[in-house]
Amino acid sequence: MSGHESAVARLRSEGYRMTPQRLSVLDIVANRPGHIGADEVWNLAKEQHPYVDLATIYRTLQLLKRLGVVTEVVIGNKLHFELADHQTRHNHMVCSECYSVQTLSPAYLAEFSQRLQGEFGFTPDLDNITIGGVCSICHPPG
Amino acid sequence: MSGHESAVARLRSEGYRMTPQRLSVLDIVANRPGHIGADEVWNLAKEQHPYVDLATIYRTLQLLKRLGVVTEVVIGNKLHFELADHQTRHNHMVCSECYSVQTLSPAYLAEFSQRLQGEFGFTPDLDNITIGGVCSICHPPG
DNA sequence: ACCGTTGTTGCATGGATTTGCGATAAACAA
DNA sequence: TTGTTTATCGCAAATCCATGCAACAACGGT
Repeated sequence: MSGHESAVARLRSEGYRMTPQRLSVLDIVANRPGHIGADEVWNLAKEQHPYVDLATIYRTLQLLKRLGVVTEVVIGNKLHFELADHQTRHNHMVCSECYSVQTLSPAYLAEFSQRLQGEFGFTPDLDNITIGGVCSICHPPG
Repeated sequence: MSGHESAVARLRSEGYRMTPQRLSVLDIVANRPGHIGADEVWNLAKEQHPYVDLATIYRTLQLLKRLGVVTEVVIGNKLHFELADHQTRHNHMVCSECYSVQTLSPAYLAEFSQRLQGEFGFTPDLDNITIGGVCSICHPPG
């Protein structure tokens, strides 16, 4: 339904097996506009596979993250995930006081990333960087 | 002994109480060159205060982090801490494969930070940003 | 359609960190 | 010093996420 067919092919081509549990997680994340917590993925997944275990959800999300299919957003002490759409790539700025989330064009990090790559040979995992801080409402200037 | 006297004054002036447990944590982090894990802080703290609880260690470290006295480094799935010395400020690049840690001058993030501040009013918590990625050894070019 | 290989799952458990709560002890005034 | 206030602590329980293992099932070959 929602553009994750390529992700399925991706899994298969890398030697991973396509299980109903994985398909379900993929569907759920793909159909959710914005990010979603692991527990919420679990609740939705149980509607179709009542026996599915939370550990499977976590393992699947980590797998999809490693493959670049989903990206991770750190909100407070919880992890959220969203489909990695190369058309609408973005980073997240999370306020540590009100936990509001703003999105950010990856262009802001491009130069920084290239310098780390060029000067240190370090390849930052840009897609999964969450920038913590304080938003303008919680910490107004002056 | 090691320059954390100002931190003690800092706590007092903000209305926090100075307890032996907090002093101990402060001493331990201040005397450790480089970062140290919460569990290791606990083990060392127990030598002087056998009844100190791990929860107190965590609460103290989070408090010191909020006050800017220590900075946090995310290594794998564990948190490490180190004294925030304004003379030797630095960020950390952590390899997600071998967990090696490289330090980075905050100058690399300065321009980025200023843009977020200026364009979004978002004040990133630069001191506590850990940059995840893959180091040059684990992921050589070519 | 069946079989065998081996990646995956569910379950149970463990690790790291946080939180609620009653008891304790810093801080400060008298 | 003593008393009062209330931040902090120790303890226990909870939360979030990761992992070991035996049973299971996806997939390619027959």
